Amino acid sequence: MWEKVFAVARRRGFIWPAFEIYGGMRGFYDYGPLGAALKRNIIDTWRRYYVFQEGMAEIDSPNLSPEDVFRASGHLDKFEDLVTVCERCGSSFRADHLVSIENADSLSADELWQEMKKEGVKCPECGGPLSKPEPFNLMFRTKIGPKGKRERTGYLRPETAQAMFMDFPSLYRYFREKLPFGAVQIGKGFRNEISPRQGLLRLREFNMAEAEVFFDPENKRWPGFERYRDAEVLLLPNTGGEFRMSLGEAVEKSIIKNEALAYFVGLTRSFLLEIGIDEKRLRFREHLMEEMAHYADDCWDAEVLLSYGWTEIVGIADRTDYDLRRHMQFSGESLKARRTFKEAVEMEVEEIVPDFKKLGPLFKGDAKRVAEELKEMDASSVSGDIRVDIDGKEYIVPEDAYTIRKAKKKVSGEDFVPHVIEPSYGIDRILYAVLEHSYMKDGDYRILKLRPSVAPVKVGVFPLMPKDGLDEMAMDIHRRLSAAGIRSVYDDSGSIGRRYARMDEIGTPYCITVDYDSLKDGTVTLRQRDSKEQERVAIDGIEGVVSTLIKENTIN
RNA sequence: GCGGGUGUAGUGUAGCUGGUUAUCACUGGAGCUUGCCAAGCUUCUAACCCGGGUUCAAAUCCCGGCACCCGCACCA
Repeated sequence: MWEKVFAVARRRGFIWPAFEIYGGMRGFYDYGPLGAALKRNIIDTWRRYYVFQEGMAEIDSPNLSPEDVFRASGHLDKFEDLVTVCERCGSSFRADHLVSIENADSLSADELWQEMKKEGVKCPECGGPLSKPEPFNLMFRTKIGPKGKRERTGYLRPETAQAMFMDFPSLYRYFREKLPFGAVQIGKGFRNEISPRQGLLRLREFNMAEAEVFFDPENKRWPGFERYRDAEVLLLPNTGGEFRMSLGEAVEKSIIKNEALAYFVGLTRSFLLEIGIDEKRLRFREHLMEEMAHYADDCWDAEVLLSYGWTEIVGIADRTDYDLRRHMQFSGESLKARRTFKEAVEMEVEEIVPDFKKLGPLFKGDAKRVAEELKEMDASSVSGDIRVDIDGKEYIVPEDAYTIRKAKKKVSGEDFVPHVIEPSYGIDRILYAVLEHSYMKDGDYRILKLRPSVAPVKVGVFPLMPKDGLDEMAMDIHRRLSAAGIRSVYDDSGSIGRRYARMDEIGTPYCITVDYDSLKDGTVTLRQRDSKEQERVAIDGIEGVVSTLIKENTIN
């Protein structure tokens, strides 16, 4: 099936292997003219949901990021492992998991290799010999700036999400300090996959659309949940079982943990149906605990049934406050929001008051940061000498270097780190799924039943015969449609049937044919791809007729 | 990365026990024709994945690389 869909997609200009004249490169594809148009239409539809309907803010940030970002995000640790491969059975393992000493993950490749040899580590699968561990990083590394002092290590981003986290303070101000709000980004991600496969499903450079929705963790109810409360979806929770039920019911029965997650399941379903995913081949599956990403607390994937089997195309993850906290920790900046109490409350507060006369001589230049850490701590939980950790360094603050002060204070609110729900869409996979779900074959006749809103070409215009003025008339209609912003194609080659077939194969929903009656009465036939039915419509105002048809077939 | 399979015009293929100008069909272009669903006729364009070896001679045999497919491993 993949080969058949790919053959059509390639022949007609949807997808081409990239760098083909140099032999190609695994994991890289070009979108041809129709593919690029289809991709743009899918993205425009996505934008209609997230930016227009939900009012989220779209940003656009660099693909290349300095190393610090991924140290904070966890991708460096998570993505860079020392891997050893069994030379007999081909199994690969994280080398630091095979040796018996503690903190083996901090060893260098050479040290680890020495340790492996010392312990005589063999392949846990088959007992075969293992190779020297080599670092494997799923991120593309490069250098930013000229060689020398100013040179910095950079990486191509493996996801677009980090920008929304780093821009949180500006976004928070942009939304005039009110939660919840969302920020989105549509762009490229890069992962140096060991073994990219299956065409568009595992790329090394891929398109993604991600939304980061920031909200107050004390309130996971979702305003506007009504919109999708009654939507029926097939759910596979990680506690087992398969349920077809409404999202309202799923939340009531705690199959989906909160309204916010359920809302984006509903929105995702609606978006996918609109671009032409087959509802019967769509389900939502909750991640098992062990497959959860390092940042995620809960995750529901939209999966579609392809010829490869069930395939993830969207992930809706509860990233909690993981990312914002990490960036706070690594950057030292505050990424908090403020929750205002309904009424200001008078509170008895306990504060740690550092004594700089003592701290100064003890910690010298670090004293200020130690003091700041102390102020952050909960005064009621400390006593005696206090241990403070800053960036892995340990400071012991003696009992006499601080006092605890009790005071009454009017408190009108408090700062907190927002939680994040992240709907993340793999555009390339979605595009392929749309192609496969739209692909119909009747004998040798192939039709791509693309929905009008995403079809690269909306209408084909033909003269029944390329003569007697029919061709000029058809060309004129084509020009008028194009001028009205409707993507139209003129074709007068071959028989009329062949031209319909060409349009069917690239998913064009409508065809207009100028015939001899058109010369007399100013009407043309309008043919619908899926029903093959024709009706006569007036040439005058044809732009409106076509654009109305496209709109009527759009859900949102 | 490991194991297995495959690689011939845009697509699908024949040739592959080495030997003329590499077969056929579809698609595509041009022309004729054609009064609504890949009609017909004429004609044209267009390929041996790349590199090396064996040989008088390689699409064909051998080696290496690359790409694709399947399985394993990997997969925020």
